[in-house]
Amino acid sequence: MSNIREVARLAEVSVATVSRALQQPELVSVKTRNKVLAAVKQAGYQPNLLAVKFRSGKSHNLVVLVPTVANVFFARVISGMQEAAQQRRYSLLLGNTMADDNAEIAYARLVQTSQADGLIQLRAFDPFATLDMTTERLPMVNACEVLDKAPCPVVTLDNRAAAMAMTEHLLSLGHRNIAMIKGPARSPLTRDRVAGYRDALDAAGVAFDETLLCPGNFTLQSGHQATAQLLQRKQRPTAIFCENDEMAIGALQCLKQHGLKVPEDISVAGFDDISFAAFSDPPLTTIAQPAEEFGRTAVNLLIDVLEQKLTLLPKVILPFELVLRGSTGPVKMSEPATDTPAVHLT
Amino acid sequence: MSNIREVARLAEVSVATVSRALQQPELVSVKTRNKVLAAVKQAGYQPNLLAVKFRSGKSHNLVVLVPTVANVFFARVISGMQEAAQQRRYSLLLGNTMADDNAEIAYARLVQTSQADGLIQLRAFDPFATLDMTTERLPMVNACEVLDKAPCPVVTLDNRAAAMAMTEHLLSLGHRNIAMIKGPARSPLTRDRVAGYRDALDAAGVAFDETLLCPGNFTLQSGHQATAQLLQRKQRPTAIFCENDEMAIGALQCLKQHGLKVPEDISVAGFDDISFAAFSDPPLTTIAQPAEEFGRTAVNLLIDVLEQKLTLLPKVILPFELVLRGSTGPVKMSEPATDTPAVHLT
DNA sequence: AAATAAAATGATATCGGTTACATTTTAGTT
DNA sequence: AACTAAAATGTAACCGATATCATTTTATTT
Repeated sequence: MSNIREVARLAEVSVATVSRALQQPELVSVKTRNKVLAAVKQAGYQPNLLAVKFRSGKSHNLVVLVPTVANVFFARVISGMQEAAQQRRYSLLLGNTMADDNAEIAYARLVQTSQADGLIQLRAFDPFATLDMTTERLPMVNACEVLDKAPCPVVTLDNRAAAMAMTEHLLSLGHRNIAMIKGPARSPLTRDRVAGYRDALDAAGVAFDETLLCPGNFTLQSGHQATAQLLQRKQRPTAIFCENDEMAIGALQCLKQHGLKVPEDISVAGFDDISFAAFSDPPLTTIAQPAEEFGRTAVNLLIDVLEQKLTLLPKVILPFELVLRGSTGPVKMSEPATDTPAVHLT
Repeated sequence: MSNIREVARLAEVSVATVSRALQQPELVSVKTRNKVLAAVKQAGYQPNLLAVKFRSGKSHNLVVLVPTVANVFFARVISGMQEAAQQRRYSLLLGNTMADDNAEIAYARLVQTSQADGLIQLRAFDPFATLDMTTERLPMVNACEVLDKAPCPVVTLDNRAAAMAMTEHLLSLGHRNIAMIKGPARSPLTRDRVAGYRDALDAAGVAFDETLLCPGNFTLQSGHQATAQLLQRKQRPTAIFCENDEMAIGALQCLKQHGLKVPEDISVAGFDDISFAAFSDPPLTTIAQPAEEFGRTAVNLLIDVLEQKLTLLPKVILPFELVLRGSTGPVKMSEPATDTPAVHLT
């Protein structure tokens, strides 16, 4: 590959002039500039940006830690990141970490070693916290699932309010026996959504029943499995609120296999509004999150930090939307029959 | 950030010794090595890998051009790439190109400018072809949808045979009126799968009907739309073979909305075997592709090329598998009734 | 103890750009 | 024509590591 010296030789000027002709053309006479451009063309010269980055100390790369790229919601987030990064001329280094702390720490080292300028974390874990830092904190933005006391800008959604809104919706349909298929127990996301669920129950004067909370891991399979468990209860719930759409779709299948009709026999709600949610049978009632916007905002915030356009620590809260589709409906009047005398219904 | 000179100063040795103590410890005396390691620790030294990369001329980055990261199949491919790249200590630079030639060419420049060592292309387009190359070809691997005459290693699947296998399956169930929802017309993938479909029809002596081919774009929506069109035909098909699972799931929804039962009234088949395929209603008969393996293989091939472990141009063909689920079934005997006299059925 | 080989360490060029500073050329003024 | 300011260009240091080659130190042999 030809370098700047080669071009300088061809154009019969100094390397500094070549550099200037390309970077600040106004500093170079038209005649020289043309000579240089001709030489660039002749040599097929492409500046070695690795050298530029090294010299400038800026890699113009951002590391993104994604728990699972194969998750549809995160795929949308990444899509938004891509868009914003490209616009601002940064590249994304993708880290598929399977939510493994050590894998994330390994990726965080890319920032420490100047291979990336900053990091976007989509999980409530601070990979820099454990790196023995003699210097100040490295640039980071935390999005989607955020740390309670994040030492960095944050992009999130009011998960508690969203879960409350969904639960209120189910309550308004007459449901009183509402199960929830959660995510991993330690996750703040799970905690907040359970809290919102509880808020709604409390406000409606419905007793909270811990045993209605079923653990899942955000996959179709886990939604199916958890639902199967719920159906073994002597009094089965009249509605299942899943913490994401994948689990809700898993739940739908399980219910179908048990011969239950949704929403006639049981209502199902999801969270995220992935594309498949509108195409399930029945289409899924869910909470829509602006996934791409999460990505765009996170990238823009991080670059703002890097370019010093930001001093304080912003906390961006994106809006959610309750999307009503066919998977939720009024509770069946005969429902409590299993363990309630029919006389109550009169 | 502290650098190697700082460490050398602290350890009271030369920078060369520091470098050696870290890279080839066996060349340095134990005493000196310990002094250096202590200094490294004291200074919180992390080698600037941007400098290392610059010096070595190798970025250890790979560009991946993905038509749509939000596509479930590609998400799995990326997942596999990640895994392989991490193992071999490379990073992935992700380019979400929306199948736009110019966007891909822009990303290809990352390789030209030494920011990445090679490129993986998941589409039948050669972004290097248009770059005026004075030098030899830049390292590239083409996977999933491949160029007919790819000037590089290739990872693919026998799409023609796979489509033929699925069509044969449908034929064996008695279907003679089989529609196909295709991908974009220009794609070799589409061409090969249509060819395989036709192979099977020909072998069975069933006439090929061009009007049964319906264009789609691999999204849920397009599957839905195309199906709606097919249902307007005076003689509606008894089976629909979709070129990917998303479109098949879109088709399922459309059929449901029209009050048609799958597979009793009409059979539906997909391609890819994404996770949702097993959870649709009914579960989707499809062609399983080893998506993660595509990613892993592509990355390993590219790195082999980069590390000169490869001279010839390999063409890896991964296996597919026909996965039979509930969305395909025998053709209804009364089906041809719409435009065939009942007398034929006796 | 001297000679020699082997091991350890140091000085420095190098990668390919950018940029501060020095120098030369051109344009403008009297 | 002489002088000055401005514009254009050149020289060389620099970014942080690696690696070659030279030099010094240590170990081994006689």
